[in-house]
Amino acid sequence: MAANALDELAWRGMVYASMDGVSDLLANQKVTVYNGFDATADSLHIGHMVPLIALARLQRFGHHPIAVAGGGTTMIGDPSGKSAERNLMTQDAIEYNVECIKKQLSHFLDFDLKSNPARLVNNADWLLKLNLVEFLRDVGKHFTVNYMLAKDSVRTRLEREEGLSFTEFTYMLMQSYDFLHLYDTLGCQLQTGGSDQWGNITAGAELIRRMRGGQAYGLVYPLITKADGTKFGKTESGAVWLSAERTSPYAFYQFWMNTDDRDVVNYLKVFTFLTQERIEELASSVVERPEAREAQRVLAREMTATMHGDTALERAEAATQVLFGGEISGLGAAEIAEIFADVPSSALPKSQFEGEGTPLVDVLVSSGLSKSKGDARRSLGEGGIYLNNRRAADANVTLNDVIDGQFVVLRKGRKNYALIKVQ
RNA sequence: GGGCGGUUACCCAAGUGGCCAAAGGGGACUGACUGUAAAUCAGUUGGCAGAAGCCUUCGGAGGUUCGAAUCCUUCACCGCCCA
Repeated sequence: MAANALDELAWRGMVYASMDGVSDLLANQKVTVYNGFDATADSLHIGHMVPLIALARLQRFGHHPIAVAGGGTTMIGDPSGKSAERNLMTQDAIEYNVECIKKQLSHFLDFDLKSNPARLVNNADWLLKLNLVEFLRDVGKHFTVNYMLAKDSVRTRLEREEGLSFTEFTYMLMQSYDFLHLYDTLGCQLQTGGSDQWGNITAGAELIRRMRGGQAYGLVYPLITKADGTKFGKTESGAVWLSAERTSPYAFYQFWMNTDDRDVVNYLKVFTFLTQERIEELASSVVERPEAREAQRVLAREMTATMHGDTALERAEAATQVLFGGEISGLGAAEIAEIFADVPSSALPKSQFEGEGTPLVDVLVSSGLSKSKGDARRSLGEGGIYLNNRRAADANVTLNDVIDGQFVVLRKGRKNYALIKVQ
């Protein structure tokens, strides 16, 4: 670990911009620092992990982290980085989301630490009480419209046809007020966020200076980029979530496992707590033995264990072994059920497999792997269909193919699986 | 309100009476190669049957014709120009 927190974040490539004085601040005192998390969904996704892990790093350096759940600001919608007006959410939905997010934060932040425990606050607690006239007089007074219009987040939206609503325009004031409130009540001096938050953060620091004559600071993280130019955190099936209900531990593990060689070292720096020496070791393994995928495996292990625990990690790894070419024949029904838990499944009555059995083509269609019988025949002709992980020809599926009288495992191509439950 | 142009498969886009289940590109899928990578090469990409063949599809509805994505009528939507 580097001598001070900013150096640590810097070598990990996590400092996109910081206000003058942040370095001294973090080096010389234990700072109270906050980062906001919006509450638009009942789970955080991988995109939220950069600020979250950065907050956890700061905690390890003895600083006091605060996670602010945006129960209040989510009702408004941040225009930063958004191309269109956000749908407004009901208060109940947001409250439920805040509850769920709280649990996820605790995987990274230590809320029970004696010296500098993490805290979670909900900005709905103070924002919803605000009185409009007071707010305009006390906070609005300190901002000129000119200043607000000059911010990137506002300007880019103004250049678009749709414009932005007054509600969204005021988002910056709400976030500034959050910072002021935390400065007043918890002595918070530093706010962090993604690089798109720079405008909102500096506005808050400005408000603190004007209203309290105090010094507050901002630090923003870079956007995570991918070497192939696509957006980080998305797969074909959508965003990668932290909750096991939305993204299974196996899928989560696989997401990290599939990291591009060109990105993996960067991710190790940003997302894991591994030491510089260890990361350099892994970096050279990427160069020397890329086929071993050691860096990807370590990354996937670290992330999955932190988020979902050791048991979930073991299961994900066991499933990985089988799902990537492993032999199925030795496995029993219980193991199959567990390994293929994430795989789309469908049920067929046992009678279908008795005697003559059912043509494989029909089973493929009912499993959803093929969209029509013609499609299924085509795939079979291409040699792309595997029955219980062995390349199959067009034939009937009989009881001999049913594992333990319960399951048939179908695969199309390298990794499209379907599980048939025989009942 | 007037004039013109457009609407084709997942997307873009050719096709102006039969040789059209419909060119080409993208995407996607499969195979070979491989490292669960990238690149490359090959194949597939409406349904039923899989030998021939049959059925459904070119914005919707109706019509002309032996025969329509293609011609006519009408409706809907989109774009551009004029009021």
